[in-house]
Amino acid sequence: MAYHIENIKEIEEKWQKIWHNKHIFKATMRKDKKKYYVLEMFPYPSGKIHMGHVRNYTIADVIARFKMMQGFNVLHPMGYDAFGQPAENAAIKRDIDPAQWTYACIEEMRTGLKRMGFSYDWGREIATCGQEYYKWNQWIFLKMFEKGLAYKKISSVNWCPNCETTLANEEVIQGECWRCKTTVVQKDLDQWYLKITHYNDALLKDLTTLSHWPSRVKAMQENWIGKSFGAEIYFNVNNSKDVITVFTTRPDTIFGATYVVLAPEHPLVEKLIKGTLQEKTVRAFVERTMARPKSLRMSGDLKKEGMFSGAYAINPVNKETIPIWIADYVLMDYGTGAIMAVPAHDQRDFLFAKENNLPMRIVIQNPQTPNLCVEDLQRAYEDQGPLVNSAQFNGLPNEEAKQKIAEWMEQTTIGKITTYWRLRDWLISRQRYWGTPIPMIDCPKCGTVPVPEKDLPVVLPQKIKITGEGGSPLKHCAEFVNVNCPKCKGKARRETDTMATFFDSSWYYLRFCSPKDAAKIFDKQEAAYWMPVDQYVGGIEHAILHLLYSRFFTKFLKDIGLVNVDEPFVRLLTQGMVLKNGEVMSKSKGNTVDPDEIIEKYGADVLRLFILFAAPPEDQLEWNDDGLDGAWRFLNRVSHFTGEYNPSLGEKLDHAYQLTEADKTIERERNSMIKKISEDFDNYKFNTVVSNLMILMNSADRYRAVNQKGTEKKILINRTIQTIVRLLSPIAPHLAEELWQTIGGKEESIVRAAWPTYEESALKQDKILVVVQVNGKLRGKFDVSVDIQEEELKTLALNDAKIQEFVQHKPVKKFIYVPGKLINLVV
RNA sequence: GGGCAAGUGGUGGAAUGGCAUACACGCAGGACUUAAAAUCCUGUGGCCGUAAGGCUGUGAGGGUUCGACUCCCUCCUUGCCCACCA
Repeated sequence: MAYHIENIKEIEEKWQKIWHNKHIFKATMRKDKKKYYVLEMFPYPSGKIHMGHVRNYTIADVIARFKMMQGFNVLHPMGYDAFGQPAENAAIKRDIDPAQWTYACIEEMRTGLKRMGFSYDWGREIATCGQEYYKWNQWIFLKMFEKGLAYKKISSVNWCPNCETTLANEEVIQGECWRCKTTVVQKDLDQWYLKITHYNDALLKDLTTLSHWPSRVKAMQENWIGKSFGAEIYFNVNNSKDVITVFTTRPDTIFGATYVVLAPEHPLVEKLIKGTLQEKTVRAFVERTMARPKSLRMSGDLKKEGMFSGAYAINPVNKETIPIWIADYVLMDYGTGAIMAVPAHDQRDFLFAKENNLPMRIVIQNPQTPNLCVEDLQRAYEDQGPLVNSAQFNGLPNEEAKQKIAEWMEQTTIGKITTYWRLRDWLISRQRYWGTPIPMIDCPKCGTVPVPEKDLPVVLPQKIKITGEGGSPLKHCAEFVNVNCPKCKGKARRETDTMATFFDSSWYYLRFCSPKDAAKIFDKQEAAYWMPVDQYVGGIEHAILHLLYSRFFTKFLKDIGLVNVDEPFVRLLTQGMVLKNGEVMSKSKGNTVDPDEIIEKYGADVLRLFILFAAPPEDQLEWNDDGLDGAWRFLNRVSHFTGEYNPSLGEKLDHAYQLTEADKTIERERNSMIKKISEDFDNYKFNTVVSNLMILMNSADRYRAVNQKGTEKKILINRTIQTIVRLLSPIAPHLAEELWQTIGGKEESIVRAAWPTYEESALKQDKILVVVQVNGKLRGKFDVSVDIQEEELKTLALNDAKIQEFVQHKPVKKFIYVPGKLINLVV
């Protein structure tokens, strides 16, 4: 059937229906077949799908269909990450139920996905906001609580006093609440944490096993986990029994420590300033600093502010009395919340010391400019060099001194070699409605009591008034809050915070293995068969949080015996963004292109083909309407060419038939393209898959135009058509199905047809093109027999008039011969 | 400040040590048509030349090599991520 603008919709809808009715993509565990699990990061259902989704899911779909045709048992599921703030915001703004809003969005999204013809096993669709899903969030939470990996801690968070809710760092705009513009403050709240730091080492170490992950994602995770080697050093407070423990990665500079700095939140601060002259001013400074939102305080090149505490400490290596300062540039949540300041060798300390007239001492000499003195320093010297002013360590290269001094401090008990991690435990409490209720009960007698497993799920109540004010909406829902304590049966209150939505997405890939299981979180056998995910496809924006949390959950679930893999995702592909006019497509910029409109005009296959052709999957993609026409033209050419198929002839040649030159050429190109294209599919180079298909199509057209007639030619055209249609099918599946059927494909779907194979013998050429260079410059080309000898070729080249012109009787110093490719005469 | 990625025609891009610009878009010319659309054919990096042809050319500079878009060094630009991390 011809592929015309009038019937694209008809063809695409027809095949989508057939795929659905015949359960073409239904995945079942089969021990006799090799499995392949393809997964894309499931979407947040905000309404229509956008181009970013289209690109992400098209890439994954091509991989899934390619693997299916190669005979793998493919699992390719889809679902919705359906809890989260946008639903709540919609509820506040438009006074509709978040559940109703979310399910309407899911409906819209599903329609969009189906129109793209993706090969999902729709029987496995999940939505995280359904209680049959979030019940298992609660179950995991209880398991973690049991193992001591979920715990409650008071911590300081961004708080909007007007909205009475916590705010994520991203919701604080220049120190103000993004919604009501009230100044945001820091507030101590009792919050639930997950002890991801329990897996510090494993999360870091196992990154090295992920050889099919992009190195930048691994680098980002490594950075985020942030392991640093160094030492803890104990500074006694002068005239006191208190000790300040500092952490440093530069124990080699300890002799240059001229003051100590504490974070304003440091527990010793209050004790140190008590009764001093500056008590009041320092306390005011501390309170002022702590009231500032963390995001603001941590932002870059803010001027460092600090004050002298009035107290002194003793540098343990030289017994010097040095002042203790309190400054905002020291953070309580890294290291010990206290530092030794070495202004001569740390730029931040240098600036702070200059500002506050604090002493400096050089302890590392610059080998380029020896005899450097403090007065000459324009900035801190942070490079390598030998130690000076460092007692018995003088002269030692500082890199070596790091270890030596740390060991010496450990021996003399003034310090300890330690490792610090940047990774913090994960705060999951949210004072929000649209999320999974944390299954805990606060009992005045028994304390914090977990909800018994048999009482799960703790159902999120429906029809709650959400105003965006007055704190957590669940707090005002009496029938939810009031509960009997599971232990003492007395009156108690439920936890009203819900879980951060990253919790939901940290294990959904496991639920996909047996999504309908009502009795268990997932079936162990199914998970053992399908896991790990062989190919994960998604955006780079999840490089850290989502991927790290998922790795954490997998490790935990392995520890409790539910899965048998250490890592959830074997391969990771991060697709590039879709740009228009050089900018990321976004609603706020108003430069979006609606996939629906493109499908309406050209069909899904054209959209799929264009998006794959326009750029390699990992690169940014510049949207170009004209490119669509090119994709459209190509599919039309394939479609028209298929009209040449002659069903009465098949594909087998009479073996008595002698192939002509033209016959050999088309056969060689067909076979070599099967090879090339299959390799490109394997390496996810879909843009060159498309261009190679175009080249094969061009060759086929040229072959057909050659003035040569007969059955044999038609048979070879039949072969070529069969090949093109199958190679094209992962990319343009609707058209391929339609064409496959018209050319006599017997399978119920082309995904059941075998992937084309090639014959090595057909790739051989009789004649090859050899390039001739003189001194590395291209001077000629020879069409020669494939088995020409080196000497023969040399003579041929030297006798060529044009080559002689460049050689000009100069002696040939060197003769380079690359068999089958090139010769280079060096004169 | 640290880390990572990238830089090739008018445009998207191809080539990972061996013919730079495949494939496509765009543009120009032509065929078909009363005309248009569609389709098909031809041309298309820059400079010199009527032409044959020559020179030059992959962000800049240097190096390795018979030969470099590709490998090494220095620098520039852009993008992304992290960051008062001790």
